[in-house]
Amino acid sequence: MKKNADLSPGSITLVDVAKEAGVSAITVSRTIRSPEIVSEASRKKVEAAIAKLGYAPDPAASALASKTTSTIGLLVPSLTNNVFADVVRGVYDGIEGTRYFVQIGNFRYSALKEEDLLRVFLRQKPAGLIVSGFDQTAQACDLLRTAPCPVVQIMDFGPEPADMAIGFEHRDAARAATQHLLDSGYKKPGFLGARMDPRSQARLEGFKDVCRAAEIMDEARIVTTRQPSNVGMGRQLFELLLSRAPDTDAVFCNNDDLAIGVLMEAQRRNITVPTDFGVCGFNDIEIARNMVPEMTSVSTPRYDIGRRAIQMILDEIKSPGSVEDRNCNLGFELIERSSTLRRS
Amino acid sequence: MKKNADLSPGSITLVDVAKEAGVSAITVSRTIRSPEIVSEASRKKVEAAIAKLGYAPDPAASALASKTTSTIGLLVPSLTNNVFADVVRGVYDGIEGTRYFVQIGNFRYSALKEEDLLRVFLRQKPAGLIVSGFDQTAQACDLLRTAPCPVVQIMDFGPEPADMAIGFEHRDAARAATQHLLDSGYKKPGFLGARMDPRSQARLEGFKDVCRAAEIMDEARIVTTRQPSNVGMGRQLFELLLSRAPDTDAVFCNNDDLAIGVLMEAQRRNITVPTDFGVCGFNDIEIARNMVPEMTSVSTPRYDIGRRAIQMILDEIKSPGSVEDRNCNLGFELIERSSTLRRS
DNA sequence: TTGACAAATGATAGCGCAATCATTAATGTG
DNA sequence: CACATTAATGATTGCGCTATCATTTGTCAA
Repeated sequence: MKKNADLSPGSITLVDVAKEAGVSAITVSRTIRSPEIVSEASRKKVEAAIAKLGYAPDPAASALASKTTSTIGLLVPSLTNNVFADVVRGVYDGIEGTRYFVQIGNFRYSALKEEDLLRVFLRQKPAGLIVSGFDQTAQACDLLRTAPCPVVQIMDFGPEPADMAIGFEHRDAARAATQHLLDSGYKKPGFLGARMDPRSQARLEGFKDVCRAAEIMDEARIVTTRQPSNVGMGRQLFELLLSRAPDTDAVFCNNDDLAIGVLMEAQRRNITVPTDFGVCGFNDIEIARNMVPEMTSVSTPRYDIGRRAIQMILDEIKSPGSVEDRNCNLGFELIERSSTLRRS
Repeated sequence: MKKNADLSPGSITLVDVAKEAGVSAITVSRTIRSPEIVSEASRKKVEAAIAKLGYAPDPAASALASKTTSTIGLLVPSLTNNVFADVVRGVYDGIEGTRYFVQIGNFRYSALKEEDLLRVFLRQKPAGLIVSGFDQTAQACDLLRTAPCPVVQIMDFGPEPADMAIGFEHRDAARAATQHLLDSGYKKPGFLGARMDPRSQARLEGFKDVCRAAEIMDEARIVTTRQPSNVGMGRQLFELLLSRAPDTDAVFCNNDDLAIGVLMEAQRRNITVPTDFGVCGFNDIEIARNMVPEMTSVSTPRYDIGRRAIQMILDEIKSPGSVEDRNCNLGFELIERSSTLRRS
């Protein structure tokens, strides 16, 4: 059973500090928010009083009076996903040492839920907002466009961000990966995809682009599911691919989880990678480069996206309109490793 | 550049709704917070007015007036870690559909940072608090004990929670895993550990317990690091173990990341698992059961811990003192798979 | 019908802070 | 030295909501 802690430190207010320091309440408020406009003498007195009383401002009162909070909202489609875990890490590293907080909303790949969450977040008067991609509902787009705070759309790259955006071209990345399979001597590449959110769809299109250009496009080699991505799913999809198109000689996976599954299933079936079969993943998660054989993958700037998204918001809060590059393409990098090294 | 959205939906207040509905402001407030004490007629009128105006309460004003928020704080030592990702997922599933939010604080395995974050969270007047383990600083412990909201300590199991706790016995779990290695016919088991937070330490103790009892305790077979855990680190630690104690014939890893690294490095060195060498992981993450060979691991109730921690808090908010089992041991399960199947 | 009681509703005040405008002190200029 | 200008500080008010207490209305037994 809990005790009631009515005498907790929260009961000290600005006025108490002001009395202790012998100044007015508003001077205390200013000392905290913008010390540079308070005289050295007042500031010292106030700081001493704050330290002595252990004062800490009440964020609710501050929010009510100023119509803004220190919360930065972050809307992600998944928390399980390794990809968004890295973004989240970048975001948290980015706000480290600032007076801001991150509040994460998980919309589970549902645009409707995203719209709901957006409303919930907006009524909290956030200092900034980070959302995933460009595929919001029309209403959600309006909300983003008219939001009274900086907004960053992350992970994707499109023509017209609501406010700011940072990400990379998924379709291009998939093209590079697929082209690499062909360049490595594989003739009949397949595609495995799970979840198939808009960014996954873009990757599939990139794969198709290259296959069509090389005139080797075959729908039977494309195996996708709307279910979540994981290693077990990679094994299943690979089995399905082999049963549908047994002569497939390589595969580009929507992400590394699936690719690891393929690697494992190949090992179980004594299919030799890369000699008999090439495997390319996507995202280049840590485990991929420590597989045996080491896995070829497309390295994506997930951490940087999170980190820089926060920086854009902080800059924009400091002086609105100051961010120059409001639609930022961070690119990707194809990391060639042994799992596609047929020509060695 | 952003437009100023001064006419955003946020500008509608309780008073506006009250006028529209022809009742007083406080009746509107009650209709939202506890509809059961408002007459059917009033409620209908108010609900209609809310719908018509698109009203949404201002959480800051509510927090200021009521001295409590709808925020539940969650303090975790890491966001990268698979383990806490599952906890977070459970927590988010647990608050789904309630009026509460989760705010995550990442204290990066630093007890001091945890204490800071605790203070920051407490001044927001959270509705509840979830913290990791029992290893807070003395001051942080006091804060938890006197917090004016339900508190749950998760992931560990100890004698005296500050308020409530849910977790499992790490030392017992490590004992079970180590005993399993011996029972499987391995004679010289080693231990690999990364990060070595308090719960990792407890697991090491469990390992030592069993080795001492079997009179095979050898410090040379214990290889640990304070660096973060990942697959690459598993490979490195395994190399170190083999160079220090080449006759080691099995290993219990602090967690699955390391164990996967061992599996990979063993494959590279043509060490056959499980015949030549046994590998047991910890946590039983999804990828572990899809490795080749499938990995023996200790399944831990991470998702359930998160989910039930939230439930405990919600129950406790509803009626303080109502939660019966305030110190809950969810146990663990040793999942025996091929990676330790020497005696087949 | 009357009084007693519960259910429903309202009036008032205040939560702790920051925006606004007013005031005072400090500094510079001719 | 008078005056203008800037820097520093303060008094007042209100943000939107809920707690508290007071009041009204409805219900029932005597």
